[in-house]
Amino acid sequence: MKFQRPKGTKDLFPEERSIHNKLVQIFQKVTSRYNFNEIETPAFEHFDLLSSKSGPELAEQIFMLKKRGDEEFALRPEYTASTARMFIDIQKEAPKPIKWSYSGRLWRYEAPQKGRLREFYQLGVELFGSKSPLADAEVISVIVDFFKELKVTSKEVKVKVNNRKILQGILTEMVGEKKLDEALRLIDKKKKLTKAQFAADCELLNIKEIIPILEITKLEELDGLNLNELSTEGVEELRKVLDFTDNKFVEFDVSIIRGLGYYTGTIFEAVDANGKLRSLCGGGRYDDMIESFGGEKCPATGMAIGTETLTLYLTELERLPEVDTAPDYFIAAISESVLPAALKIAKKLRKKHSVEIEMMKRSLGKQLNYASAINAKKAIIIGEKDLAEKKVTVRDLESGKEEKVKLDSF
RNA sequence: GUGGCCGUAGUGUAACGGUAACAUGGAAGCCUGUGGAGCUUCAGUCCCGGGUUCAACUCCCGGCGGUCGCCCCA
Repeated sequence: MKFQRPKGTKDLFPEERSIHNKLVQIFQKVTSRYNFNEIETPAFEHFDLLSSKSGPELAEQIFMLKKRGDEEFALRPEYTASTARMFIDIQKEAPKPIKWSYSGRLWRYEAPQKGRLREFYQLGVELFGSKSPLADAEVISVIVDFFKELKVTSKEVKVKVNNRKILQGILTEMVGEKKLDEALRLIDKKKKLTKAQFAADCELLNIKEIIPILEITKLEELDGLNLNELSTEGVEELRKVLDFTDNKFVEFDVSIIRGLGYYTGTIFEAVDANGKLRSLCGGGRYDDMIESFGGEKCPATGMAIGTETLTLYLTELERLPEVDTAPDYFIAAISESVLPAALKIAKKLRKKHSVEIEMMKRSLGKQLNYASAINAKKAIIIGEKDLAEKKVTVRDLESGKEEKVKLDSF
């Protein structure tokens, strides 16, 4: 019986896992500079927690666990709900703001496609307690610094920022609150439609005045419009976010909507310059969630980076972090009688180095062949003749140069 | 949820309505203390189920999986 990997999952072999670890490590380095402290949440939660902030369509995509008694559990499809739950536990006594980071696996029951799996990995941060645009800017700066640390340039990746309030204000004036979601959904789809189709759909919804507004690329151009209070507030917040972040990487994009989720103000996503891949990360402000989860009203902002698309893009850019899974030493034992001596040397070397020892009883030729196949840097050849003189041979596997080394020098 | 394409040793490929081969990788020998080459040997394959047929890896249907889209994307 041969088993197949479950749909939408991925096995990581040492090289891939090692690259992944490096990405996580770099992320942790960046977040700790901003004093985001790492947390972890359960991989599964009560279904109600995970589904409460989403519509029926998203609830469909939650991985359910088999029902136990009356309790319904599901695998987390994101971190935000869990961290919000966690935050509420300590909300009263904790000094604000609270800044947390995380990295871990998430699950969504969806059809896999490029950059999207059923089990995937996200790196993220959440910031609770500050309503200042500075908080959003700090979250965005983590993204920018992370890309810089990966040697990705502002020509290759952009963080596109918008503020929910701007379009919300404008569209509410045009169509009222009832049709707001529908209008936002259409604008979110704009890139996938032709100009004519989009214009026709706008006509249907009675929002064709929005078309020229969506062409705007500079924040100042919005100032000329006669905006309502909500929109003006959004513009002011956005202006500050842009002021506080790296203007090479971060730019205003009025068409960024980010679904119809829980976002209330600043929203952003990082995209590859060609726009070929799905977004590299996303986030924004969600000032209503804590209260709706039973906490006291509290502003919050955060973001998450998916490693799948990131890895695809870094591969394309040939900018994957370098990793080395090869051992420093391979210990070749010519006969079984030298194994005790071989193990002694291995034990000493392993205090500082990665060491592999022969365990296949192969001929010396085969052993060296293997050592070079796994890219070992040096081989230590242990045989009875040398051992009688308390020596071993150390061979540099790249140059082929050898020297006799005394046993007690290890 | 849905559409297109795809599914043969670990990997990459080939052939064929009569149960499969080549390359590479693996183990081993030539070579009982010196690798990356060569030669030789060994192990290893038709995704699963049903149908058609004397006979199915091959044709048909379904499933599973891969891949790229659509819906959606917290």
